[in-house]
Amino acid sequence: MSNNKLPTIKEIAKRLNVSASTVSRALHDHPSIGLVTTMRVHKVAKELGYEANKMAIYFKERKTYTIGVIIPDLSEPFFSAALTGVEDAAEASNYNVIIGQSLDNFEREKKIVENMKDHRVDGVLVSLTKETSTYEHFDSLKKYNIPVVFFDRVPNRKDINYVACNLVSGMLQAITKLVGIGHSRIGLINGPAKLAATLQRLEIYFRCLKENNLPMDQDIIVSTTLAKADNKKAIDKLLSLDEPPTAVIVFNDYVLLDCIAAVKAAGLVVNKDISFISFANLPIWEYMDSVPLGSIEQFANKQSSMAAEFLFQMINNANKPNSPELPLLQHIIDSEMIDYSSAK
Amino acid sequence: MSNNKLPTIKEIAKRLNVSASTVSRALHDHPSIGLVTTMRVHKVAKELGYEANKMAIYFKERKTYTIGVIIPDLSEPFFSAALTGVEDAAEASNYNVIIGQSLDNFEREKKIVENMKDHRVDGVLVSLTKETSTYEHFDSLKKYNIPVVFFDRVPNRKDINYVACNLVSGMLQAITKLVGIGHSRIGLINGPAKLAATLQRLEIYFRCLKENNLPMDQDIIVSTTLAKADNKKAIDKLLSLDEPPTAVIVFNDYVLLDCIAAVKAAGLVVNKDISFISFANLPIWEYMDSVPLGSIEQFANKQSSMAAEFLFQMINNANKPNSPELPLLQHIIDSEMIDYSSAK
DNA sequence: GCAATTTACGCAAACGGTTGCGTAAAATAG
DNA sequence: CTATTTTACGCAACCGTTTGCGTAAATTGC
Repeated sequence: MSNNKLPTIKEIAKRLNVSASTVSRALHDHPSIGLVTTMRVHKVAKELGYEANKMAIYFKERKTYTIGVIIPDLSEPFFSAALTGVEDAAEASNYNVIIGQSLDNFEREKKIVENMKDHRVDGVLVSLTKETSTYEHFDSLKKYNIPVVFFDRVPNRKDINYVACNLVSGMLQAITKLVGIGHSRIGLINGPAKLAATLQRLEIYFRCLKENNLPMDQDIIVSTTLAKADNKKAIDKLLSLDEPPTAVIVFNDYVLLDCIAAVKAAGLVVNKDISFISFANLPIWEYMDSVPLGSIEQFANKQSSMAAEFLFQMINNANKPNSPELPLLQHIIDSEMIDYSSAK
Repeated sequence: MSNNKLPTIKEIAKRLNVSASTVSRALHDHPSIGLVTTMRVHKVAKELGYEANKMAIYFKERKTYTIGVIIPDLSEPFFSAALTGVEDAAEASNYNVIIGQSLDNFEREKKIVENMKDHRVDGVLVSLTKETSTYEHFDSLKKYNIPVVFFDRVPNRKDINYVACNLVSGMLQAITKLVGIGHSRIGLINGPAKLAATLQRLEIYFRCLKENNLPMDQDIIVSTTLAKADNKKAIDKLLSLDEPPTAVIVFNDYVLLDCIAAVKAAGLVVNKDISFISFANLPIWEYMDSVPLGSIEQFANKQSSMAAEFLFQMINNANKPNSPELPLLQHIIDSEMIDYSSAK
């Protein structure tokens, strides 16, 4: 049980009949302490197995050497990759990482922020809930001098720090590739209207079509709630058109998986009768026999580790008394289409 | 930047010309403080936006309301599911979770334990590194009264708390199923010899063959280093036998993915020319066109949340002065074969 | 009207360490 | 040998909150 108290500085002080401050200084080899005393302190410290209680030090420093990460869902490969990125960066800077899963629930997000504030984390990294549209809960962290950096799912505001991913570059690669191999009728299976990602994909889709001088046709734009049955309905609707698209941009890889199943069920062949481009680049395609021509990678790990690095800069900066304020971090990483066409 | 200090109890005390202790008690509505004073304290507290500094309280309580989770690799769905289980349990108990990825590196594991000790977590959950065979780094946590519960990858020792998974039940279901549909020549693609999981699978394999009165044949037992090329070699070796197995137990789903690719490359058809049973039950099979007959689920989430629940019990128990010691938790969950044969 | 009790609060220690400042003793200078 | 500096250490405050104990004032009892 070793329920006996851990050795403290005071304990050492008592044994040597010196003051706690002397022990503290001796342990740090402070020059103002005599050599003999210093050595005796070290000796006793070793005998007792003394180790400084970091919590006491952190408390006095008003630091915790811990950052919080708020993400929607760990079971999404995207976010677990992001968390790994954070953890790597944190380990390099000797920081700890505490996690909170918002599960795409705004109230949970608020609660997690509250909790992280209570624990006085030194900083917070956030990828927002799909529901989040107000940001007071993050603003309130300013009061505690807790810096916040967002990544991937970021607020639509100018006064914040963030790293996000630009989908245009990947989509442009995708459409250019499709056009290059002869596609001119390119459909879109989009997500539910309430998601920001849905609007975003629609805009980019239009933009990329225009850049390639392709006509727009509302008939080949459908949407899904992301539910399995709905995904199937969406692709089936496209397939049943008089003039179906020969290629389809799909909201994400999960939706695409259902689409591929439906295509097969309809007796068609992926990449022959119809081709796909998707978003997310889940680490599954290399094992599948039916794959999209490409999936658009958004670099979770890169985004989150950049965000983390900057967060550490902010934290360190805040510790130095007269350092100038850091400029806002507003970085956008280019997405990239990962080509699976050769693996067809 | 609101660099002004946060309001403290002392601040309130000063404004009201009372002592800090009075403020503290008033805030807790302690009966020994007069009604007027209590109300005035509350009023000023509200005006100042006072919130107790939990870190100070935690420090005094010698608690952090934080537990540590040490797992090999977050990018493995198994472990991210496990972490989710922990986080859910922790949230319910109002605990925080700090993570550490050992990356299957023993030295990192030691460092993480050290770090968690420094941060005085209230408890630790561990799934061991593949390399870990000594446990002093965990024993050392006893000195700090930090309880440890292992899950899934647990030490081979009697004096520890753990939740693990029994592979026998799943394997038995698997072999029984195979035999039931007419297989009698069932091979094994095992992992590298140095892994405990490898020996374990071999034993279970023998045991289940015996229970089904099947002969053992060394020729249909091969192994892989888990590298992609090696996985292919392993299955190719089995396929090239004069009398290849009609079904194969595969080390895990990752290996199986490569095997399936190799089978296809050889012009054979999964579940016709050869059938598979695998371990892990990755959430991928429902989207694949070639699937194993079943994959053995080890319930990461269930294991980890049970371990977490018990850890919280230990923590709470330690807080109560004269409560009897908790008996060791040594729980084994039955694995289950998840049947994909209907989805063939 | 005086003793006993109750009310309402303050003091100080505690958690475990750090640090500015003060000072006695020792060393050096002249 | 005295004046000055240096050496080596202790005191006490501090971080923010809690809590056991002590006590003056107010209330009650008789």
